[in-house]
Amino acid sequence: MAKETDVRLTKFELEVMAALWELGSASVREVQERLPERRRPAYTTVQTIVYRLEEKGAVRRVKKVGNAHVFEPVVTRRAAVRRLFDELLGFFGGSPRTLMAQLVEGGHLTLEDLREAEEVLERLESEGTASEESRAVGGRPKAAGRKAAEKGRRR
Amino acid sequence: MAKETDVRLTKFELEVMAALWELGSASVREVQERLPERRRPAYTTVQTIVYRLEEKGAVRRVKKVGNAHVFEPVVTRRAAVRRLFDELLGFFGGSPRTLMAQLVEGGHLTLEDLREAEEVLERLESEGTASEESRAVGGRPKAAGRKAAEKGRRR
DNA sequence: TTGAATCTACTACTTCTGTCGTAGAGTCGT
DNA sequence: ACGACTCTACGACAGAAGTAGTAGATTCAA
Repeated sequence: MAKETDVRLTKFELEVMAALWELGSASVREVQERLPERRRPAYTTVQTIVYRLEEKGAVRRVKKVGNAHVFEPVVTRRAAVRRLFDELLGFFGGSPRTLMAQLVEGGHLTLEDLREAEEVLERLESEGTASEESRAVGGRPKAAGRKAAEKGRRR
Repeated sequence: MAKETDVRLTKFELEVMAALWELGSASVREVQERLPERRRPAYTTVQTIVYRLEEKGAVRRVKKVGNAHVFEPVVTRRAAVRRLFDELLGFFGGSPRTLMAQLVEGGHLTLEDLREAEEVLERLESEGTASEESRAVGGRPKAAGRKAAEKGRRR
């Protein structure tokens, strides 16, 4: 069975997922209402996206409230970010450094951002914090092992 | 006129751009040959993408060699990264930190990556290098508007 | 000069995405 | 029990993206 991390999300799907991540679980309507009212699609549009996400295995129905289904994310936010990041990395010879350099030079990151990230990292390494994501995404033990992981997998 | 950074590139278009960025300028065939042979599209497929990129203003024809057009990127790699990154950021309340934290926890970044990024940043800040990526690509020494950037140190 | 090789310029799908409408089932207050 | 609502389940469709074939123009080596 396909790993959840293989799921490819489009921009809009990501937005819907973002709503789900924030809410934990929600009905179609709740998701719709959490979308920026600026460009808020029709109820059925959101519904369609949620359905498609379900087909992709990114979300699943957990229960029913009234006559409405309640969905919850299967793919974690972190897994999604990882994927996006890996794709981004693809354009930089797979080197996080090159990318980081670009980000830094582009003024996206401040020294403080980096320092904070470092702290997180150190905390993680020393505590060996068990990622709460493991259950949802087939737990990868630890950081370290960063290898290409290039698989055919066409959509 | 639309800024180059407004151009939205798809995954494949980005791959083609990547080839262009590496090569500086190239013909359709050269681009095609630079693509990973695993999944290398037909010549005309690449051609189509290049044409579309031209329409989007991401590349332009610079000359002809033989009977082939030679294209060069108009949108810089950095501008493209910035755009992608900004979009990524969109799902994290616009906070680079949250994203960084996710990346770090996801095992994408090592302490060394961060340290290196920090160095780059420090070097930038001390030198006051306002590396504006405006100069797209061309050979023309277009009068650089060198407005001393006051980046960094938000907060 | 000529034929092979290579390009360009179009054209033509097929999928994927974003968007939404409608019919009918389910729910709830009164 | 009934009407007003709310959802679901489908279906549809336009536009973007991905992929590639073809006809005719160019170029080049012999």
